[in-house]
Amino acid sequence: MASLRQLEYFVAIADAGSLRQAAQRLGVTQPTLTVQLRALEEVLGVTLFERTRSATLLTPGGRGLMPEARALIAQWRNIVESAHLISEHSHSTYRLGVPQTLGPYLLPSLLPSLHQRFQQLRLHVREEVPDMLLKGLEEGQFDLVIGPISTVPEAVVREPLFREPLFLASPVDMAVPPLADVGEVDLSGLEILAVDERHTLRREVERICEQTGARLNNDYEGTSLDTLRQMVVMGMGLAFLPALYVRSEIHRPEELRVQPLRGGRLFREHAFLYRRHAPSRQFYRELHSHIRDVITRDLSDTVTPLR
Amino acid sequence: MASLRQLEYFVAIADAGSLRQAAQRLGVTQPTLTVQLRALEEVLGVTLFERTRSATLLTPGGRGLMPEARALIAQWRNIVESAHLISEHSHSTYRLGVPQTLGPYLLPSLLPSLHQRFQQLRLHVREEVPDMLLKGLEEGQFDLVIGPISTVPEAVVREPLFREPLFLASPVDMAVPPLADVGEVDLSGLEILAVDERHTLRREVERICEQTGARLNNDYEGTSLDTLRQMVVMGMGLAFLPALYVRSEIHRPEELRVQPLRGGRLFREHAFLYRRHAPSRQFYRELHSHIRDVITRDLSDTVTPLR
DNA sequence: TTTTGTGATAGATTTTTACTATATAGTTGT
DNA sequence: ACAACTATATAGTAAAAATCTATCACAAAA
Repeated sequence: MASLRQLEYFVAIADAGSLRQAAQRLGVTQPTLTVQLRALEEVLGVTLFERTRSATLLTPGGRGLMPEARALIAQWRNIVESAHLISEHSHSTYRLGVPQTLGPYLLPSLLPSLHQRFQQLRLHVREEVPDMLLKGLEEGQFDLVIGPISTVPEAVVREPLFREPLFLASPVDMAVPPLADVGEVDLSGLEILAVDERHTLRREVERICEQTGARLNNDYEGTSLDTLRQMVVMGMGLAFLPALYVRSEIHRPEELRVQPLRGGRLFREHAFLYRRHAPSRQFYRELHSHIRDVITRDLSDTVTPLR
Repeated sequence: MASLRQLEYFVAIADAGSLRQAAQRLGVTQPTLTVQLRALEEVLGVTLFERTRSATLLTPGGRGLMPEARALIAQWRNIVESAHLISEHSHSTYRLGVPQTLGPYLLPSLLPSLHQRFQQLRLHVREEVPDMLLKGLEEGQFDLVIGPISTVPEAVVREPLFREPLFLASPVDMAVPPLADVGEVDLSGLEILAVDERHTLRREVERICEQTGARLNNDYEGTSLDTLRQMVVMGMGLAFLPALYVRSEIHRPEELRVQPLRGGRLFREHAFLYRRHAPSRQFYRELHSHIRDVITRDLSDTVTPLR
């Protein structure tokens, strides 16, 4: 095996045209070059220079390898350089995991501002169900997770982000009691649609159904809030939809009535997660702080920032 | 400065997902990897892995550098591989110097056969005046020289190649005595054209002129045998043209009369030159031997092979 | 709780790299 | 022709780097 240094010696000798001069430029002694050059020739199986007393000439073989040696050194310099850029933590690509019921409605509000603040930051967003989010974070498939995850193991840091209200969605042509001002609500006998049980949202809705006497419908096994909305529009039942979804342009008010429901615990809480010992944890804190600021600034009409 | 080995450790650890496993695959011990990895991280200024007790995960920064590290190692392997190809001397590019009065007429007969014999050999041909050929060879601008060079310093090997007759060229409409069978020829009063004095050919012609009483014309200062031929056709004088030129398709018999001249020393001798201590000298000998064979086989109707 | 598997650390050892001093051989200048 | 100069090569020593052995500390799994 040879070293990068030997390759640097190689090109330096070729450039200088003599071992002595090359040694001087490199700040080493000439015997060093004699020995290291021979070692490199040994590894390559090629005599790189023709040593005459008056000059040191590249052999045809050495001439052929020269450009490749230069390229390798250039590539190495390149690596060091990009490493130094990357050492500024905001200059890397982070893998962010979010649930399907949050990502499409939160991230469009978040990413532009993040990009503004951290120009060189790139987020690789992947959607996943909450359980998998936490597992993926622990196992290293994700660097960061934003989602409705309430308890985490010791090795994971959970920073509260915001509380997102849930709204009761009903068809516009269906008579539903105005619920806004009611403390404890009676929804008994009503059919409720929800996403499948891998989602935290499902569990929240289950709890609400128990409290209010509503009946949870099992006809839909899916993940898409959008599909859920369309099922409501078609009169297949009611649904609880998270505030950021409702706020998003996907929601069409003329098709759907959406009502707040102040009684009970009608919300879900999202947190910002990362591994406690991640080398970038300092940057993650910075990131979290910035995300919280953005949410406070841009979304506090819809959600409640937490800390 | 870091080493290629450290980069190999880097990718091995990433592939294995743990220092221990990587160490096993690499045939070293785990502390070696701990130490070398830290050294690399030091140089790069980037923490490459997040060391948990259960796994060793790439950090976002490490992930970013990974492809470049792989590329560098691949490039290094590539260099070693091409070096081993090049160690077969016939797989390189050699710089061949020839005089303008020989190259265009000899090489077309030589190169195809050379290419046949040494598929991977590449010759970088440059034309130069004879003095510069020898100087260029000594100084390393050429690896090989073929040309009419008779004496060389100790450091250069001169292998005789062939003797090339010179022919007297005259316009078809000019009355010139038939010279073929004459021993000592009288050309007195005739005007002779030749290439400029940097060429060996010029010196040969000067000698012939003295012997035969011809007058050397100084109107043309150039290098091109073709121009010379056209000047003869236009009746500006006679010229001595080398056999390989005459043989080549450039010559047009209907415009020019060409006569052999057996009397006197009417030829030039070409040799094959290389530096005595060139590392490829063994291959040069092989090359010379092959070239001589080709000349004997294909050109002995025109020139006399020497040895 | 014990066992297993992880990386980190310390110190000894081996290997590699570099240096000093000197040899050897062309080249240059007198 | 010969001395002075300059080039690379070599030998031996010193310094630095890489590796190994042995062990620690810690977390996860049994």
